Amino acid sequence: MSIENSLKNKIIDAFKKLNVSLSEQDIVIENSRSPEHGDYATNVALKYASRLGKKPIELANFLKGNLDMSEIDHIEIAGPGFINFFIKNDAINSIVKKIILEGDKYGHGEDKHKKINVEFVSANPTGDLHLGHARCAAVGDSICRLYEFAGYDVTREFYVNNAGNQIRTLGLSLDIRLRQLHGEKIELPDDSYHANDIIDIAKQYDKEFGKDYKVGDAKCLAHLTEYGMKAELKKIEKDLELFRTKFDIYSFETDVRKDHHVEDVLKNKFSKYSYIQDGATFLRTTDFLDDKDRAVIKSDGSFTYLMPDIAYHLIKLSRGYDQLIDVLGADHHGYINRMKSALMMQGYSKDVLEVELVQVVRLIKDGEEVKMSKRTGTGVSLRELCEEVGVDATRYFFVSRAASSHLDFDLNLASEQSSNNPVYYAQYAHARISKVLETAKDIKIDLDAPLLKEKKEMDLLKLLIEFPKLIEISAPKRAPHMVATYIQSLAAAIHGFYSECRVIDRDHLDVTSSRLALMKASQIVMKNALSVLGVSAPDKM
RNA sequence: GCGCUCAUAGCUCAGCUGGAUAGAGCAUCUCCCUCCUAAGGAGAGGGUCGGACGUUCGAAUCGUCUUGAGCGCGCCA
Repeated sequence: MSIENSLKNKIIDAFKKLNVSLSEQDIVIENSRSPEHGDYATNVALKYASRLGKKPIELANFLKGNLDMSEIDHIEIAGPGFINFFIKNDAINSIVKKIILEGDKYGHGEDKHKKINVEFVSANPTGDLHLGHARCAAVGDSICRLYEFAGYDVTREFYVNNAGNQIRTLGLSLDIRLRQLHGEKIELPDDSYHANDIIDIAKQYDKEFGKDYKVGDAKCLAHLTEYGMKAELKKIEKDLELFRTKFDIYSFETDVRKDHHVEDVLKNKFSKYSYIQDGATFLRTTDFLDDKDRAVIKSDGSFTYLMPDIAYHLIKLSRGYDQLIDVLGADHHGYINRMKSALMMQGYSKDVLEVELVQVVRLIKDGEEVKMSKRTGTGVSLRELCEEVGVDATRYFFVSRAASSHLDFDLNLASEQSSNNPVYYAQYAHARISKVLETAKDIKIDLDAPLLKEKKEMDLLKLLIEFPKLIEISAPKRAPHMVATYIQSLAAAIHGFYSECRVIDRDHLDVTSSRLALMKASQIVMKNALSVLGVSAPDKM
């Protein structure tokens, strides 16, 4: 049991003597910020005093006198009625052994028996992944890793919108590029895709099928379009893999339309909520969360994007997930309530789908914003980012801030291999430990680490203790940036300890053994934390 | 006009279910390698937490109003 839970139980027991029964959720134990407030503090006396007709100080003193004191060195009452706990060193030191024994499982949550589907990136296969996709990939994948580490069962899913206008545009762009290759004097229209990769694909296609291509032939165009879509998707997949992001399932909009009879879904499941106006079919989403009813069939008889998307979400739910999560660019926020409304029409709770909005990224180079555009081909792609600043730094930068925050991605800072770069700061802490452990590999490590008592040692220990709680809190919030923040303070604590406390001292092997254990434990936690973000933990730098 | 997201140090941002003196990095300024990686450490300066009111013993955090920014409000996806 963690020290925190142990304290809670002691408090619960003490309250029983007042005939008050509390549960763990009723009690807040927090890490004290300043040392004079002890190691942990609670506000229970402030919170429950008035309910018991007592003064907070009075209640605090009663609790102090009625607590089981094992693990506790002493207790102080402070301020308006805070109870500050000063924990015995050996109770704190015991975390070292636990961490070393658990290894890469330390911090891993218990099995939650919850199946979660996370859909992210879901870029149209019409070109390279750009900056926005890159952040979505980093955030989405880190959310998945965080959920997994916290004990959830996660499926990563990519939805390929391959039935809409954008694919048509892709086909037409390829068609024109192909004809240009054949010497035709023809201009690429403004609303086509101008990126160079379209030319590359056209060239490739030309090599394989060029001589059979008939301009104006619908079948040829369809073949070219399909070829282009597959080529684009393959590139996307490859880039994502480079970015350490692998999807379990790729779902295609064409399959949703073909295999799942979207018409029938609409007719059988949504007739109660649909109506026809001006020749188009609308869904009465305003009965639920939406501020406007949404068209699902256009007056020309074709579906809007929404209806297949609804069908797709129902398909996902039918696979038995407890929770669907969509990671979307912030400009899609208008979409949330219509999808939730549609799911509610089928009796689902509005919370069955959670949407994580990812704010835009500004790329900054030499103090100026680098504009990007997929269409003109001048933009910075995920692949270029990985090549220029590396996967570790890119991933770390994207998740180091809350997804809801706008992010300035400083290209100079991210690619800088120096102390200024927070990624290297953290990785360096890990590498330093590796070196120390390597140098001292002949010295026995004392798992009980009884001789840790310096301030820097205690600061580090307390951070190590916090890690499992951090995972439990940040996972349901889908907040990998909390892990990034933690990593920074952990790295600072490691560096601080390293500078102040000489680890290897062959004249004092008992202290050395304790400190080596602390190093080992710190290394494990740093590595586990970095892996939640998909960032490597190098042994050498 | 309606809705969503946001507003914290010069800049970029943390701040967990409300807690005791609001934190970090960058930038600026001081110090510290005969010693395990100086890609490091110690320290200084820098704040009306956009504003107002309210709830509370207690508010950056919760509520209402207000100001400003970004985005969305298609029979596009």
